[in-house]
Amino acid sequence: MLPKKTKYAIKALIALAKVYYDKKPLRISKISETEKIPRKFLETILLELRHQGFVGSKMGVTGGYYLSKHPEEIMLSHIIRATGGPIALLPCVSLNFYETCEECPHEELCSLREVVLEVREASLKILSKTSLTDLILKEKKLIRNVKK
Amino acid sequence: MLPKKTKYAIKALIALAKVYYDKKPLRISKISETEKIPRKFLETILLELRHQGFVGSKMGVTGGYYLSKHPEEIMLSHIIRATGGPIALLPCVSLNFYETCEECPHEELCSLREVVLEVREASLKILSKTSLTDLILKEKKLIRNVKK
DNA sequence: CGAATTCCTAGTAAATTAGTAGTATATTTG
DNA sequence: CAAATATACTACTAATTTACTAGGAATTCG
Repeated sequence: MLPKKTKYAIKALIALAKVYYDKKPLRISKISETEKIPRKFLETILLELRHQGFVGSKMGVTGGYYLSKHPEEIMLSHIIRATGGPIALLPCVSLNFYETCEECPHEELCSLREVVLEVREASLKILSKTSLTDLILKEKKLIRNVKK
Repeated sequence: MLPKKTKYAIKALIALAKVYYDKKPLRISKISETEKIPRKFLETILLELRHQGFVGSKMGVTGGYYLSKHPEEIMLSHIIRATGGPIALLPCVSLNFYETCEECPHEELCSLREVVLEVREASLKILSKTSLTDLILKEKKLIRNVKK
């Protein structure tokens, strides 16, 4: 399961992506309200996302956050990894959170590892091709289909 | 990530599957040693697997555990679910651990949910077609390839 | 009987996750 | 320049989950 932090990060970034062309920052409190994310928690999440280069910020009374990359460039896999959510089911097949499997005498001979590797590839294939832009377009499509 | 409990359960069941045709039970201590699983922890895991119908047991000095289904019938997805590891990345797309996503006004209109659903389908496709027998055959194949 | 095994409940300890507190610093506006 | 309103940052805390253990009861076989 993805941590809430990751889910919040994704939702916040989608909110920022929606106003990408406005060229003015969005306040934390605004995002917190519309996305129903605990205010203070969101603060730390956005700070971290800034340190990781996803967003920029402006201080002061007209301040807020904005995407520092084009929404097409920000992929779900990037956000998940940046906020601590490993994609793999086991550490022994994780690209970014790898750990040796102590109880395995020979990792390369572990059949479970092979299957879990397959699962990671399949998940990554989807997550690394889905951008913030894709998510916004998808949402529009979903809403259109309901109205019909 | 899958909990260690799940990984231990899978490894233990593979060990039992390997002696399926021996028609005599395998002791906890034996499994614990060969698979390097903490003895007492394994005890509770096997007990749970028995309650869930995966294995049977025999008490007493000649006792131990044995598979109560054919190893071809036991799929990775079954084991993962039985030992508490949800397959989905978010509760709102989990079949077995579903929870409403409170901050979503309309779950069906959530684009993130749609993508995460896709990921679940892709993962499940692999996990629900891989049996204990498959894992054992896979391992044999891996070992053969190394020897060549 | 006694040694070796599983059965079972109830814990505990460690790690992780989720969220908060509080002060410092920057920016705009009157 | 001061007040108001943002973010910046560090360091906590509280809740939950995970990983594992203790210890005695019940069972089986020689």
